[in-house]
Amino acid sequence: MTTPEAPTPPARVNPEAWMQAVRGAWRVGGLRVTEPRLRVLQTIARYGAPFSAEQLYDDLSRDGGERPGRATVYRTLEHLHSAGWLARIHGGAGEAGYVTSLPGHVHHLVCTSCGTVIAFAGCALDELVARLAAQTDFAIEGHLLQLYGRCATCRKARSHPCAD
Amino acid sequence: MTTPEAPTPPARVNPEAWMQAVRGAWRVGGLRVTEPRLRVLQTIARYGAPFSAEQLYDDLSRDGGERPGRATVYRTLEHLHSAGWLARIHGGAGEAGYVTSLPGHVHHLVCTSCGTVIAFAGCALDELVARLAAQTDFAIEGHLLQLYGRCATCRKARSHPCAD
DNA sequence: ATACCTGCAAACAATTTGCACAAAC
DNA sequence: GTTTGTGCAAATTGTTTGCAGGTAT
Repeated sequence: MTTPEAPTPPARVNPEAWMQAVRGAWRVGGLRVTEPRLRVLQTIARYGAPFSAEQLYDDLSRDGGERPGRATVYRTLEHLHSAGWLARIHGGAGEAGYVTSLPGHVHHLVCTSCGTVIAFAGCALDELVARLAAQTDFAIEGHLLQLYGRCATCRKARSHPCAD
Repeated sequence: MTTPEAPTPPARVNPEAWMQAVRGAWRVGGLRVTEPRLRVLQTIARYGAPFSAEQLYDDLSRDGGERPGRATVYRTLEHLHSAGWLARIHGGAGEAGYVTSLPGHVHHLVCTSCGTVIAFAGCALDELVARLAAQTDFAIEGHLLQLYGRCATCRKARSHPCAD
């Protein structure tokens, strides 16, 4: 009981599954599944590291075909983020950026070298929260937790990033 | 041993002590203690909640006397932040902002109602880190942890913030 | 005296908005 | 056919930079 089991094992988000899940959520939520939005989704799904809105917009230009306008890109990011399909990473490798995520209480472990992100649940902060609540008389309601380190691949290759 | 003791108890940063400490650090570090910088320091010390660069610049105008230029404000913030005298808060009450802090490994508990910030050490993440390292083969080197909740004052006054 | 610091104003970067037109249900 | 989404371009907002002159040590 000192080491709670994680409900799901730490893992990268599967891009294909993620896209399907988002499309499903859009349908159910009454959001229209349009070409521009799908393009955004597809380009996001290809990232292996945190990305910025700016970068996404630029990359969409390069992916051939018509690229969605800035407004659409920003608005789609907004949807995805507020619904929990994207999480924000602060510090670490991607100094600040979005990563694909799944709705719910999840945290992220980021490789500071290549930007690979592993999602995990089970943050085991209960004792800390209880102690702080007692010491400070706060009613603690939430938290932000992100871990940084170097993934196996990046550690083996002394300094060659493993992401492309 | 299941509940490690915090090296120092959770507490607000004392504005006076903070200002003195920063001045000392500036001296020792060879940074000049100038009027504009002192004004910035003083205005920051008065905040009881996370603040933004923008807000600081505006407030400096109102504090009477000559206010430092934008460049000075931003450059001073940069110094203070990189030396650990300011920490960044993400999410919670101050959607994003700086708070006075002390150099070293510290985390923050933020009141989502009034923005009061409590600093604490002893994040008790060792077990979690060990588990994740084993499961993911990452070498985990650092983390970001911030907690959000409502302070005693804000909880008592159903919805009246306790900060001014 | 001589670094270092400051203010200004312009450059830059990032994000938001209004609105006419187009597409989805 | 109505509602929702899109693209554009301009407006905002936030931050950085170059440089001539000023100031702390």
